[in-house]
Amino acid sequence: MTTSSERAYHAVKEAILDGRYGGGMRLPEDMIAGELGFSRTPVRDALRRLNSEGLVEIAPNFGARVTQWSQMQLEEMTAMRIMLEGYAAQLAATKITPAELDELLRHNDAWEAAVSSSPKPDIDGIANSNLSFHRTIVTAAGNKFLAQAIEPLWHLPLVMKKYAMFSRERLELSRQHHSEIIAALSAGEPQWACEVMRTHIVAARAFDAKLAPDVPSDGATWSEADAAE
Amino acid sequence: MTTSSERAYHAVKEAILDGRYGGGMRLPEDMIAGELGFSRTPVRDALRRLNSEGLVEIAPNFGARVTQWSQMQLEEMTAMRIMLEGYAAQLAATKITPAELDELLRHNDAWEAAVSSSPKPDIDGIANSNLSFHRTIVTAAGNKFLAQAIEPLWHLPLVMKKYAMFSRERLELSRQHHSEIIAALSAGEPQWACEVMRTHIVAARAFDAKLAPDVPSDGATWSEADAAE
DNA sequence: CCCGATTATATCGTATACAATTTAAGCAGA
DNA sequence: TCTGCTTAAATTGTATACGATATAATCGGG
Repeated sequence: MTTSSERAYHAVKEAILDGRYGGGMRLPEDMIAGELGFSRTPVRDALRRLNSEGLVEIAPNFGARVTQWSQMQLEEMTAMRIMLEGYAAQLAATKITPAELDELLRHNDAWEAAVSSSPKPDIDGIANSNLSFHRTIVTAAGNKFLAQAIEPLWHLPLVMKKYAMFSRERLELSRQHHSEIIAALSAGEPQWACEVMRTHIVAARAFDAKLAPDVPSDGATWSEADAAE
Repeated sequence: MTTSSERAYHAVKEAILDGRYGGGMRLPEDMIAGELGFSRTPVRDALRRLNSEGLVEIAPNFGARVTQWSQMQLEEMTAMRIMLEGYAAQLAATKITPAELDELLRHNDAWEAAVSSSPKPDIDGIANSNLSFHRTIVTAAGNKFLAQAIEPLWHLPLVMKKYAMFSRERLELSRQHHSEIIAALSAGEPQWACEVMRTHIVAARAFDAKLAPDVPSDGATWSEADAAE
């Protein structure tokens, strides 16, 4: 049996990623505990864990809020992903195992299935299989600290996925990138893998930049968040 | 007044960094609570926070242990530092403020003072001013996520400082690197700053590799840790 | 003498109660 | 009406108690 702390952690995390707990929203321990049927203790654990991952911010004697990122911070996160995932692909190219390559192909198949899901693309499916794809590569890179540094940066795309507009061109481009990444890794070419991965993320940024509408441009202050409640 | 959780966190962290709590040592909540005069609750908070920073590892229903890194992981950490701090220096070159440059000079002065402390170099002083030096640069880079990714990687040199042999050549080389880093940042030259910083860390690794003696080469398992108690 | 089952111990996981703190509201005075 | 102080509410911080779990020790059977 999994502990209550663990379940509380996943429940709150999912709620944030789903957007049910929106950016800036206060998360009183009592309230969460009531919703989940736990006491405050495991909820406390969960919130502090989420805090260390950056999903919530905690002020002493005040409590937790869902983190709200400014446009500038979104760009900082993307810059980090470019560097870190590029490096991960580079390492993975010489280290990836056949089993991991298989896994990569499976995630890619799932991704394509979600893309061509009818009548409309399956957004959740796309986001999840895409995350698994990237995570497999980072795992294959075999650097624990690299993985720990990247993981929190993936929260962003998940939080944003509901806003994401997946145009036909964008999906087609991603498809090509995924194929090329697999090719580079299969060929054991570090530099190729690195550059394709960087291209992949940079291109996604370009699409997001074009469509990003009402993300708070900078002054995402606490008081603004209050007003939204 | 700071909270008990906060104080417990700092107390345990300091004990680990000082080596009083050695790698692999178990840290029962009761014991720490007793030593510090708190109850288990704030100690729990502290241990989980340290866990998220990687300084301790927690197994469910078993408790916390001081993390013990294998030789391979030490190399992984250094590889990460090279990439991240190089990038930080690159960013800082175009963003650093005069105030931050002043701060950098002060830390460098403190470092030189610690080096030429008589009769012997002040190891703690060297480690601390060196850390401040690096941290100032990362702060100047102005990327919050970059800072969060690097911070845990600095635990390693602090834990290891007691083993470090600071030869005359090594200190002299570090001195030159620090000066050149400051010069590159002052000149606003991103690429220069990046490369010197990378050189600085790579060179340190070379010295460590030469002298690293009895670090557990790989299989730093829990059972081995037990045997050492 | 060795091995498996059982008990014992240590430690954590969770709930609850109360103290401390912050935030918000209400109220008196200018 | 506005400002400043006092009071009230909400929320967290901490201690403690008890139940759950894993590890270690013990004991009986082979």
